[in-house]
Amino acid sequence: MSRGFDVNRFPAVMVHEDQADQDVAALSSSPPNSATSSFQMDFCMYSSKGRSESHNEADQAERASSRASDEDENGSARKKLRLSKDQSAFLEESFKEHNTLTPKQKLALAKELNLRPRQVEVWFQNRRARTKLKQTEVDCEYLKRCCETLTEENRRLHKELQELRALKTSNPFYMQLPATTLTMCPSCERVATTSTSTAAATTTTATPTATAATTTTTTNNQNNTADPTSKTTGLSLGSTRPRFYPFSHTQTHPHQHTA
DNA sequence: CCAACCGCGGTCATTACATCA
DNA sequence: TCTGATGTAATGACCGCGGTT
Repeated sequence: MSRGFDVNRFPAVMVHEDQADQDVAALSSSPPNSATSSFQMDFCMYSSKGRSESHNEADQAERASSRASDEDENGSARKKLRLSKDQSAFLEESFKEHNTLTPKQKLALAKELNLRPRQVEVWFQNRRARTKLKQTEVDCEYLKRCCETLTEENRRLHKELQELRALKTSNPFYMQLPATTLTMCPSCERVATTSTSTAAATTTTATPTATAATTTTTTNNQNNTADPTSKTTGLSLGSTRPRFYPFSHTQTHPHQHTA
């Protein structure tokens, strides 16, 4: 990403920095190229060292300067400074450990990286926001796929319904068979079928022999197309269909449903 | 109630990189 | 092949708002 030159090293950058930073940097006890840390050698030009160690003082000063307008004394627009790879990597590591900072951590990080505390703060804010955004996009994609699955399921069921209605009108004899109702297992929310003469549902079956099959058939919510009985049993017309949970990945069934 | 602080969402500005004529 | 214009993604910085202390 950072190619050729590091903006942070440009002397011109200093023009943008508040004068207080430069003053205290000049008084810093650590020499510019001491490189006591592997992360310090790259960005000593951009030091905010020498700030008060008091959180309140530091933060107040920070706030006073950083929350102010982005124009400096010269009235020039804000300049964007690119962090070095090392700085970014270090911040990333810190972010993995804790995605928010205490004032103490902020100051420590800023000192370690030779950045202003405000920069560290902003970096973490942006990092949180963009992480969240990314996660939202992932969730969105997932929901989109779920929606497509449900749409397909809906289309398939409509088609099945039409076929069965056509069958019903062309062969009304089967309507005299006992109606079939569905009951749902409250624990697993799968459906077991029962035959009842009192059921008012306008349920029918595709074939006379399928009636027997309906008494033991269970419906797998997510594997309807794979269910060998799903096409032939013709269950559930006029009955409550088990709810489809896109977020449920339960595939196994702990017990047998019987009529 | 007020002020200071903090996080977040939204936005802008700048930079690095890719593409293309 | 080189080069400048243009588009785009990434990212540093800021503002304003609302919640908390």
